[in-house]
Amino acid sequence: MTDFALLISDWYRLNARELPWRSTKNAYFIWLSEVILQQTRVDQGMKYYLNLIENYPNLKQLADADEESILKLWQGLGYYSRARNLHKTAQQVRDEYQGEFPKTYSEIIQLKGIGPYTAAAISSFAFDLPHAVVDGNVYRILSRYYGIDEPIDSTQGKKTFQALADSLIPSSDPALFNQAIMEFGAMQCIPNNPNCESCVLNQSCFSAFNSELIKKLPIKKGKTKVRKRYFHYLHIENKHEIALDQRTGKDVWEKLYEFPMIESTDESIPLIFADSAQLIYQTKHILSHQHIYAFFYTSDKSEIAGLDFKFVEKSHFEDYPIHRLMEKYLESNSK
DNA sequence: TTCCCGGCGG
DNA sequence: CCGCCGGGAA
Repeated sequence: MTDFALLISDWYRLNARELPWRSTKNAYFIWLSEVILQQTRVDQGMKYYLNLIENYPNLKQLADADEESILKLWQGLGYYSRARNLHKTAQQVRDEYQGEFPKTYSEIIQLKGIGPYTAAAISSFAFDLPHAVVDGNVYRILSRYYGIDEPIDSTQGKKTFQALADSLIPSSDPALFNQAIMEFGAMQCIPNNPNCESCVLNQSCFSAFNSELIKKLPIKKGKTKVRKRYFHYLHIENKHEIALDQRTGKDVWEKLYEFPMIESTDESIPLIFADSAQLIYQTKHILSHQHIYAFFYTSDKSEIAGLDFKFVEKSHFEDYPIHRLMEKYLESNSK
């Protein structure tokens, strides 16, 4: 057994909360609790669990219930497909497994509403099978303890963490290890500001006391929610001068120079230069976190109400730092 | 008030 | 890879 497994199991023996579904080997109760605890915290799920087992003390009674009655007991918990799948699975176990919860991982994971996490949890907690659970807690602990920087929301990353967890889980009392690692994540190696001083893993943990690292792990690619923005640029120049403006504020291209610009919420030409400007170039400029729809207009006006800019000598234009979007426009314009 | 989080199914 | 949902953090 690894040091990691030893330390975390010892920690669990001393620090485990007493929860009703932890003191049973009844697969029905364990399944019910695990489905409730998907996307749900213990303190929120507890009363639903107690209420459900009181109303449906065994799997057959759940299977025989109306879907609507189950949904009523589920009310307020969210993710109602869990309740509907619960009912379907209860009926399936009643009809195809003679009411006896299946005892192998491969059978369990085929049931509705049961994915890799829940199948591993039931397999180990009810049947002592060595399938490692990998939930948000496990990603967090393993990435920090071993210093793993693979994104947990990629297919490859999920494989890496599952394989690592499966390699760590001991064949003797795998249930204890699974309980321990999740409890440890919930109580000790918490998402923000975990207390490394009081941690039993702090001598061997890759990230211990390194708050910068702890903040970064586990790494997520994230759903790059791209913001759409619409920039309308005015190209104004005379014989010797050209209009420029310096970007300010906490935004892209801070302090770089560009043509005077209006940002709008859509692609229609801003009213204040609609009458005098002529669209000559447009492009979509893609950054990691935003898509900028850029429109370049020419104008012979030397001032526009509401636009702030200065004229610079064309001979010095090259001295001003500009961003890639400006370059793209200038390249297109010189052709 | 908005942002972030999370197992599973489609 | 996104939508399901509600709670808690920011």
